Amino acid sequence: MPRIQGKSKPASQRRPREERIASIMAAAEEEFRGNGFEKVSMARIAARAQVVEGTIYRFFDNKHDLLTKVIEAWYERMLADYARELEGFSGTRARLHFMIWRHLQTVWDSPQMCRLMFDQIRSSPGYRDTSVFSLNRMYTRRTLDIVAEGVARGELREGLDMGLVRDLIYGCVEHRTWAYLRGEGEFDPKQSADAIVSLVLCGAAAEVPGGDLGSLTDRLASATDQIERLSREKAG
Amino acid sequence: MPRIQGKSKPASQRRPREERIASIMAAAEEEFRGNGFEKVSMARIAARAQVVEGTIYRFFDNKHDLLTKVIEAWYERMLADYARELEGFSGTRARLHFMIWRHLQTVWDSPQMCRLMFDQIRSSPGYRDTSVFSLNRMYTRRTLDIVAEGVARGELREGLDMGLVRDLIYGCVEHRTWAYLRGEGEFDPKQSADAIVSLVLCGAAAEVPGGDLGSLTDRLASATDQIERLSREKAG
DNA sequence: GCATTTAATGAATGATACTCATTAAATTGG
DNA sequence: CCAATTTAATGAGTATCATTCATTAAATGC
Repeated sequence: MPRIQGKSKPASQRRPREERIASIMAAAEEEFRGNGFEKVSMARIAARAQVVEGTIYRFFDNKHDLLTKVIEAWYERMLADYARELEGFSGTRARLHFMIWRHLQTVWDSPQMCRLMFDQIRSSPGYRDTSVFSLNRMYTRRTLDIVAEGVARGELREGLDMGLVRDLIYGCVEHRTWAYLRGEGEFDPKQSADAIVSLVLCGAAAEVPGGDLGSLTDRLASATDQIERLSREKAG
Repeated sequence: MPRIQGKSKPASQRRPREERIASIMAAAEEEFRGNGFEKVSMARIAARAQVVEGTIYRFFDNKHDLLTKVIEAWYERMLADYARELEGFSGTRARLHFMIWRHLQTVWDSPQMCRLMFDQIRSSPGYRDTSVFSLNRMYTRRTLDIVAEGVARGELREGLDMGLVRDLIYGCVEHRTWAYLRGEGEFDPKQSADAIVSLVLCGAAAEVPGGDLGSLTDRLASATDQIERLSREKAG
């Protein structure tokens, strides 16, 4: 069908590209933050950014792409300092604790953004191509580096399935923050981090820190045997 | 505006209520299973059920309600036998293993249904009013009963935060099945269940599983006494 | 067998993501 | 500095759906 178009108004003014993108993303972030993904219409975002709907599509492929870019920007801003902050901690437990606490604290600070990320970004088909994905990989890689280092130092058990340890930690974190993310509960980042580290470590840590309880038990048993024999000999 | 309606065809035939609901739900399940929530239109479901769109709304409030009822039915069918199957296992470890394995196996058997449940049902506002929610509560309650029993028997550490143990187990399970659910990886339910139980238990279990650290301590104390006596006698 | 209730119909409605012909502002190049 | 060309912005469409409702006939009650 032929498309008969009416008159179109002039392109009133032309703001610089970067400024325009920034204002669209700012408007989108505010809207998405406050109302979630589905409830927000492109018309609202356009109105808030003082732009017409069509203009958004010049810079973003579609609504989901817009959200993805918004979340990416937020995530990059946030993760920027993590690596440096981590430097301040030494020891497997302290470093693991920091990673877990930092994660929990982020959820606590920005539940709406995290929810968008969990519900909309992370389970979308193109997720693996987003920068959020690679940032997340970096982040969990860092966690597993700490675990590997712990193993090397003898603080953690050998032969740990790294993938499973990652699933254990971040799965636990996610479930712990579940209710809070949905406005149905609270949690304390510090307290939760303590508890999670303890629970995970007692699984991951070698039974007796720095040692092998198995062989120790063997030595102790044999030593005791000898002492008892000596004692009996003395008495006998 | 007044609504001027054209002619409407007769209500050709009237199938029994239950049969009609069943055919709608069956059609919806097939469609949702194969195409996810958003991609499926009510028109397609109606066509497959040999019903007109409006008819669906006589039995279901809206598209999401239809999905919820479909998932509820599936979930009820599935969980029906769990309690009985669990009876076959005794011992904390074996029973926990069964619960985790059963969960993993379900995901493995019906990834599409699980995905719908995770993405669409579990994070919807009305989730707490669904029967899926109460069934899930029952299910995790059962898991925590096993943990509590383990504590009572002295097999698991005292003072465990039950909520955290639940988050640890089910969070880990969910993350482990993440890729598989999205068609991006595999996992072995049995193997994963073994690994998860081990990792979780070594955290939750008393330091030496089943072993008698107590009697070892007793022997050590008495041996020390003897050493000291020997030492004194030798010196004296 | 007539009157009333209830189920089924399918055509409207409204919301909304996304497109595109039109127009004017920038930019280029002579 | 001005004409030709490129590019951005516009807003009126279009397409797709979930959802509604006046209409009609089948059941049911009397």
